[in-house]
Amino acid sequence: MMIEEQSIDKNSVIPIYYQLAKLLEGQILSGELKPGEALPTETEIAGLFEISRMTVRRAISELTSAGMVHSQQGKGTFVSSPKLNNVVFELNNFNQEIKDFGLKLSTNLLGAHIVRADERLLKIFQLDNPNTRLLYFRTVLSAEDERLAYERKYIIYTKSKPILETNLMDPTLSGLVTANNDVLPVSTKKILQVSITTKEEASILGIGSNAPVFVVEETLFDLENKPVGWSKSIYRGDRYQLTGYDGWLRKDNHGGMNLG
Amino acid sequence: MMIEEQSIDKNSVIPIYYQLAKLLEGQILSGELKPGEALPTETEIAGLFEISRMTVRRAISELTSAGMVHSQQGKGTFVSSPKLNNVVFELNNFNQEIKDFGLKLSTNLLGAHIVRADERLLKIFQLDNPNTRLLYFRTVLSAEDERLAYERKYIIYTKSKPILETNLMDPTLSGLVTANNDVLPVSTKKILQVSITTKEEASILGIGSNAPVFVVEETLFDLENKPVGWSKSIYRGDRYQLTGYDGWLRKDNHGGMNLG
DNA sequence: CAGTGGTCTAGACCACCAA
DNA sequence: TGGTGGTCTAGACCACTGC
Repeated sequence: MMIEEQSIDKNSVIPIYYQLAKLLEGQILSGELKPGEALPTETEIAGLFEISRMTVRRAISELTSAGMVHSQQGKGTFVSSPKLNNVVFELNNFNQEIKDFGLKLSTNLLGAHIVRADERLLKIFQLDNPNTRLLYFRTVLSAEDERLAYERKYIIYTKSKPILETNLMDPTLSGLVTANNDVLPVSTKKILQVSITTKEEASILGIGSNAPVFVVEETLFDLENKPVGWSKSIYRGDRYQLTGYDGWLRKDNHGGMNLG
Repeated sequence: MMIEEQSIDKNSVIPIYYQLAKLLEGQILSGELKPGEALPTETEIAGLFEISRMTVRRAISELTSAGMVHSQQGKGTFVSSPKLNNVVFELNNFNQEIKDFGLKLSTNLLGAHIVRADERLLKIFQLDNPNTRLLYFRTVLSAEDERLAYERKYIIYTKSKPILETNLMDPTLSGLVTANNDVLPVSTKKILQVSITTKEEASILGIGSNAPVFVVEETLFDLENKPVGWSKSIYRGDRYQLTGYDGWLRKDNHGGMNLG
């Protein structure tokens, strides 16, 4: 595994560890270093480039984070096999890509009410008192006058903070909670399912009944891990898709979306 | 921002940087350190615990990776606001969770053929030669005799490697490619959509027509970023769901699935 | 046992920021 | 200008691996 020594400039503004990481990454991506093969030892690399071993370790840790190599104490550092089975989908590509595409995204408030928690909501919010009151929002998300999503959101009602008109336009559940509550949501759980529209949902979205949609249930939690917000949203299946990548990714891999 | 000095044991087998990271994480999760607040400077922390600044930096880098703090050169290190808008869904939870649940997962080969690339496939594989031949596999995934998913996979055909019976049972596209090809798939792209079953799909899965399903299109790429495999799979909407988390997560947050 | 990666130190110099 | 985080060094000792 020859490594061209020229490629590192100690006086560059680019950190040495970064240069070295990119150099090693290049060796792997070009096939010079194949999965399963060992990198030179940290001491060897340090000697080759006349740099400190700590700097070498910093470079290797970059590659480890990227999943391209893995180290084993007492044995060495080895090129990993690309993992292709853990593709992750980022849900927020959705609206972000629509904005990036230059389309105007608007939120339409269908209604905001104070409701008493029914059995389902008591369970979701892990509450005992059936008199607990919740704020209930119904909104429709549109791009260029085309309705794309229908969202139903519940948050715990506290009188301490008044509800401001501007808050209601915040399309995110966490935005609503922080605006109308003193608690800080610190974690969230989302469940993604598929379904078909009911008559009511179809009419709200202006599409046909039994049309395929994404269903996203979100639960927001505070520092004590107690639910402080819950929402159920549906996204039109003919307008939304999730894209995900995995493996040894080049930067130019991404891009592109379908707005149909 | 008081930090109890007792909590670090320099002689413990647990690394100092890890102890310190957990200590700071505890301060943040308990609310002692709130979003926006500054941590003590690295030199201060090093002095407090009489440890090296590099060790402090290692601890902080752990928290930075976890998204709990962020550093600004020349200013300091600050507690971040939890990011709740980038939930990621891991697709492979699917079959993994079914296995974890103790159910037997089986793959049924409906057919394996050599086909000539049509226009759609030529475009997908970025090929010019219309005589290019591809291997085409159709499989059904079942758990405990219930059919869950229907997969159609195409890989580039090379005579060099014979197709073995055992290879055909490998349910993953990358498994098929590596088994029947000399190229190494290094990256993958997946597109997740929703749809409803056609008559043919419904009959293969043993469910009704127009039932909601996940549609996953996967493209595998080699080192030169050329497509070497492509598949289109459908997953029953009443049996599959994706779960994702974001924010400041405690380990005990996860778990649980719906196999209906 | 020798060789590997994992941790840690006590310095150093730098780029950046705010006053 | 003084204080911050960012980088880098030249050591040290350790735990683990395989012979």
